[in-house]
Amino acid sequence: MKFEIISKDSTGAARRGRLTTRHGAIETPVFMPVGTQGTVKSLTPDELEDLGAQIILGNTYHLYLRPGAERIARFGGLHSFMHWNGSILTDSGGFQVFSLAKIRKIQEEGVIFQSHIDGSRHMISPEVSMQIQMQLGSDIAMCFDECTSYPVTREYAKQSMDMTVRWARRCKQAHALPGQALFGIVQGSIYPDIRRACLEQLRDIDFDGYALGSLAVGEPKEEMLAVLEAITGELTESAPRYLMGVGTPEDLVEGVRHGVDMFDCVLPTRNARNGMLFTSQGSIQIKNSRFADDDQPIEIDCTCYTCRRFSRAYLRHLFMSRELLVYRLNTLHNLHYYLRLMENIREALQEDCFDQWRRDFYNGLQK
RNA sequence: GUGGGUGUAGCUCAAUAGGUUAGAGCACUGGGUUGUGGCCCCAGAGGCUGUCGGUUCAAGUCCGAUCACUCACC
Repeated sequence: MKFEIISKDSTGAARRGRLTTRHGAIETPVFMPVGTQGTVKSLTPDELEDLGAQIILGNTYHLYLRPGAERIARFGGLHSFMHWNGSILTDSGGFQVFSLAKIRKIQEEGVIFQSHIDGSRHMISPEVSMQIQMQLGSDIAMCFDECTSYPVTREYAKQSMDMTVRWARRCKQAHALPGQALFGIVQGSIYPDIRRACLEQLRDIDFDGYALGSLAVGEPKEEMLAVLEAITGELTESAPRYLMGVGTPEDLVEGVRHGVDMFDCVLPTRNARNGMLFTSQGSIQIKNSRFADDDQPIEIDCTCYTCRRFSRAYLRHLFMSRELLVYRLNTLHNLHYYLRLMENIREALQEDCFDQWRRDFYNGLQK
């Protein structure tokens, strides 16, 4: 994996870069649509490609439980199994073990948990997570970490971060797939000094990229920004920076402003299925009755497949009727919005007018 | 025609022995959703308790009539 910085914003920390994996170049800052179970829900790989998706995220936890990593390996890995030729980043399973699994026991060795599907017992350790991610054959693997919830005490955050670092060391040790990058994950909740200490140790281990975990887990927005403020300056300049699980369009803009290169979030896809659609003027709920007779597209000037064809009234009808098509049409629009947003950001960075672009972005939202 | 049963929110049903402001689920309206269970969570609106009369301090509840639906039997 190679990462190069193409240009830097003269007014702040934002940067325009290019990440090259075995599956091609990724222009950054980039948003990675979430494709948990070997599919970005409701879309075909061709549609994803047409939307301009460069890299998607897959999940170790889900794919390990079903259909199983060995099976996917037999099919030549996740790319081949799901027929996606772009890049793939796999989450380590750390987050899901904490957010989805029913009973769990965290110990030095790893995490024992019960499957959310059938209740069966499993253990994921740093070594197991690496093994699965290597079998999936993703382009970027993530270290197995503990994602702390919010709030946690300083003591817990410190102790958890220490373990995450020990796990990171074991991940690095167990990782043995040529061409697959491995990212470390900075933990430490909202405590800047713990975050910094974590980053320092991760840097000693030496990873291909560094991620910020356990943000947007319920903390006030100012807390998240404070952590970004405190930590992004310390991140290795020459390595990609990944803000995990974030976020809203505003979060992406602020992340970029603080020098983040990569994002992933379920919002555009999950909210699409729940009827929330993003526009440059803010989000709308397509189920609102005021759209029942609205012949306009979701967003007037939007060039997505959905907006070029369908009215809000039709989309509302499909949504209220729970018709399958609406999941796809809404997802197409939301991802189009997110991916265009990042494209616009990259363009602004390239022309070194990000600061102005950002002001225009916020002005648009207030309309 | 005779006998029985049931009528409560848009729908399906609750409401101790007659006793505060008649409740719930679904549907509807609005809000939420941040390393994904097509979920889920929060809030709101919505009632001449079929109709008329009676008993009672007090009736969705008891009595009578009437209408509607429904079951059984001629």
